[in-house]
Amino acid sequence: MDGAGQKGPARRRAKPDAEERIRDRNRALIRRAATGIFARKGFDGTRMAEIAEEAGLPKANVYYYFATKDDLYRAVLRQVLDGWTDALETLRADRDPFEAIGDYVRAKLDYSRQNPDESRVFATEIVGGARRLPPADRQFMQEVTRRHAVVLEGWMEAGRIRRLSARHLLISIWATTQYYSDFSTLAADALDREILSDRDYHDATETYTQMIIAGLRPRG
Amino acid sequence: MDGAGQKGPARRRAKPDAEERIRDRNRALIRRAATGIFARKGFDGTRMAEIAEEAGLPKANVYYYFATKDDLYRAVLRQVLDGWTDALETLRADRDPFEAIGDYVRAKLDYSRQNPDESRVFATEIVGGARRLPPADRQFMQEVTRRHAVVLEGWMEAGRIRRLSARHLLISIWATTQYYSDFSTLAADALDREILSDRDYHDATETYTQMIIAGLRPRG
DNA sequence: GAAAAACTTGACCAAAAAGTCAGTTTTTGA
DNA sequence: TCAAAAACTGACTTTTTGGTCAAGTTTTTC
Repeated sequence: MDGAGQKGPARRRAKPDAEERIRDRNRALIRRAATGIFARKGFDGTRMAEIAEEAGLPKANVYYYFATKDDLYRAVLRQVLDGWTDALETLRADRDPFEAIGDYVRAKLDYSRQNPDESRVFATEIVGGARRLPPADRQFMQEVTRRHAVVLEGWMEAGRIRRLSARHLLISIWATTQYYSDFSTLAADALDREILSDRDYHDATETYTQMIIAGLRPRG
Repeated sequence: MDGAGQKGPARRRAKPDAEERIRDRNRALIRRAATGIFARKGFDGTRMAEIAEEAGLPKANVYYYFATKDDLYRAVLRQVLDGWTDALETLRADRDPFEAIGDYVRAKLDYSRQNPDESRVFATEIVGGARRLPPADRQFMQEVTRRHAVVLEGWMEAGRIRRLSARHLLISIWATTQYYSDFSTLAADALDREILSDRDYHDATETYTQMIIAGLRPRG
């Protein structure tokens, strides 16, 4: 799922497993280092030399694994999407809507919390107009949205939740859950904290799920 | 409210009005040009030469009005806060909670929509850790939050809206309203649009206010 | 065990971009 | 009308930084 378009210096032959670990290990190492720096400084604010240093490798070695800064950046973005995919399996038509939505909110909040840097790189990219996000990745997200909307609409049809725009509802959920990690500085300020605690995340989940669930009860 | 700490090359004498228009006009011109570019490219991605070109001035002239890129950037950030202040007067204790909250959501959504670039510069700054946002500006936001929280809590005390965390509720409102402008690319994708229309903003407002108002009705 | 592939790295380069400055023109106040 | 203040500007400098390269070392393959 990694370098779909990697032209990289060498094409590795198919090999069962244990081999060719070096490449994967180093690419991951570099990507992790890059994620933190991109998150704080943005694409243009990030220097390849700093990523190299953070990864403990010479800069030229970084270039051996990622042909350009852009390549590396896209690899980071891609990783975010892969991470999100997992967090999305809770919204299933066969579940109780309120339980499913509660779990969904929790899962998204958890994921964002566990991976704040990835989430931020992505956020900055979107705010800036998604100029560097590959079209395929955008389409992937659209597809995911569509699927979720269908599930929500199913519940509405069946009268199990209030009838309103499924897509706007999804947007509100994303917005709120992302906010706590992407804008944690602001959220912390709003809560009069230095930094958000477990407790704050818990309260966020409670407050929001309560509100959304009450707001979605049918017949109002 | 502009250059609180402007050391600028010249200190203008007090003069009733019409005079010294040049300075103000040019500073505003530059700031506007800068806002759009900062919004798309971020602080480090923005070149002073491009701002100058966009403003139709030579680069050296831009430096005549803003000593450094950082200065200019902070002026843009400050402008956002000033803009928000106005949009915040709807949440008043003496109003009907549901009307007031509905108006608040509408006002925020409107403001973000009318000034998407400013909003984005601010968002990127926060996501990156607010490293360049002057402490005074952060405190200003905290103060605003506190005041709003007090109003909401008053309504809860009085049993007029459901009792939950006022601050988390505010965060959810901000998050959702900001999303439509800051992340409009993603929102448009989610709604299967090229670009968000009046109609989409209207639907956003309706969906969200309906949900939040239903969610806040006392006794559930 | 040797050829080939994969990996590593210090030194280098060209372009970009923030910021400077000295000198010119315009505006202002009396 | 004129001197001083403000506004303007072309040309220059300095630093930073993405990216290259050629020469080496290690690992894999047969």
